[in-house]
Amino acid sequence: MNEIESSLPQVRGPADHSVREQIVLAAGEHFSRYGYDKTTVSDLAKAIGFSKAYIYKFFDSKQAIGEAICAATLDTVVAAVDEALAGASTPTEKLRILFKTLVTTSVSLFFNDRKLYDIAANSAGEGWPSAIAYGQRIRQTLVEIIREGRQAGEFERKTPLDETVHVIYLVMHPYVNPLLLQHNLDLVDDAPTQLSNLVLRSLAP
Amino acid sequence: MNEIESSLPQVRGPADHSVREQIVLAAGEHFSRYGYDKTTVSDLAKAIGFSKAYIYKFFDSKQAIGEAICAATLDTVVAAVDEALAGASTPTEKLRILFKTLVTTSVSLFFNDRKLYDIAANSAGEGWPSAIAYGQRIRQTLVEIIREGRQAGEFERKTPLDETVHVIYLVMHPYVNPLLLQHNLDLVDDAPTQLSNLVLRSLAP
DNA sequence: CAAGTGACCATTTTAGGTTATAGTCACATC
DNA sequence: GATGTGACTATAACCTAAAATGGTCACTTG
Repeated sequence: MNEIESSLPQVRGPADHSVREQIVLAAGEHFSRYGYDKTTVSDLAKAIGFSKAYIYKFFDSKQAIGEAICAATLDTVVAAVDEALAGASTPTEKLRILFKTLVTTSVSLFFNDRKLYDIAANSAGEGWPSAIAYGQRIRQTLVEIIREGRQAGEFERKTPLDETVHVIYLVMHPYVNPLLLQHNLDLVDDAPTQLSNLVLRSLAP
Repeated sequence: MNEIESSLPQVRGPADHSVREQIVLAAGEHFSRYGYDKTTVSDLAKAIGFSKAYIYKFFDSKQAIGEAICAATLDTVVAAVDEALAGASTPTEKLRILFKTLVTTSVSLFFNDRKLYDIAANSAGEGWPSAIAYGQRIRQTLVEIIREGRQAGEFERKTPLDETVHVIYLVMHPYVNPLLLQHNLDLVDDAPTQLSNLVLRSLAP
């Protein structure tokens, strides 16, 4: 299970190199424990026994390392969603599970790995590639569910697929985007269910 | 048109007093020009020709003054919505106009009176009464529209009214709440229309 | 008693000099 | 050429003491 390189951050030097992996590994631990800001590039260098300058042979910037970690973090959310979806049968059920799992996994990340969550939130706020890629993957999952639901005759087929997906994503957006989600924690228990109901009603053929 | 006292902030002394109005007036100008933080209570006192201590005969705290200004600011949004709704005929149209006017007015506030907008955003983030009251007024407007639409046979009647209103408010929330809205500025052109369509489809009888 | 304030305190905010950090580069070693 | 680094700079983060601010209260004044 390679959860790291989903959206390539700006890399330098050989893309596949043991030192790069060491950097990412050390960054994962340090960022999670001390946070992005309180971790210095020198800290990471020291942790893997190299000089700070050598880090820059593999990453463009500290932010690029942050992107890698952020992408890996968001990948775990996507992985949780994919796993939950595997156990679902109908497209209707899948849509509910997608929404619910996305939120519960993100919220659990918020409470259990706050430092990593903060990186993701910042990433979303700044429009980093890792956050954009995350959004696109959720959208893609949505595309597949809707398409399947249309083929199964469960969902209406008049509206263009893109449009349907776009508006559903719009509904989910405040809960997909970590920056927004943290301001909606008081809604997290009911919103996925209720909004799924709303969306499904609007999808009725 | 009294736009000031919609949700009573913690007040002191006579609720109706020329000095209170002077304070609110001066605060409106100062907060709008210099921002909440950069305006000191002494500034307000100086502006109306009294001592700082006298201010506290009328307001519990600086925040209470901020609440008053925030309430007035949000009242202008509600007023714009009410005015726009007056020109609408069907409940369907009203729902669209409610959403659209709310967003455009808020966004215009964001760009034209940023300092006041920031107070509103902060208010929403901290759960100040002024922000809560604002949300409740939007909800109430929603209740009236849905009720009217149900009576007119335009909207379905099976779901409990509260539930329907709640979920629609949930959809609108990221655009009602100033704190969230400012992170959704790139969506404001399309979201109201598209989400209104979604909601209306789900309301079909 | 209503209107109004100067003096006061605890807590923030600010200003600035100092340190720490991100990022580069010329150079060394193998 | 691949691996690796110490020394360097510009900028950002971090102090800390002084100033400013929110808020109170005993006290005038009419």
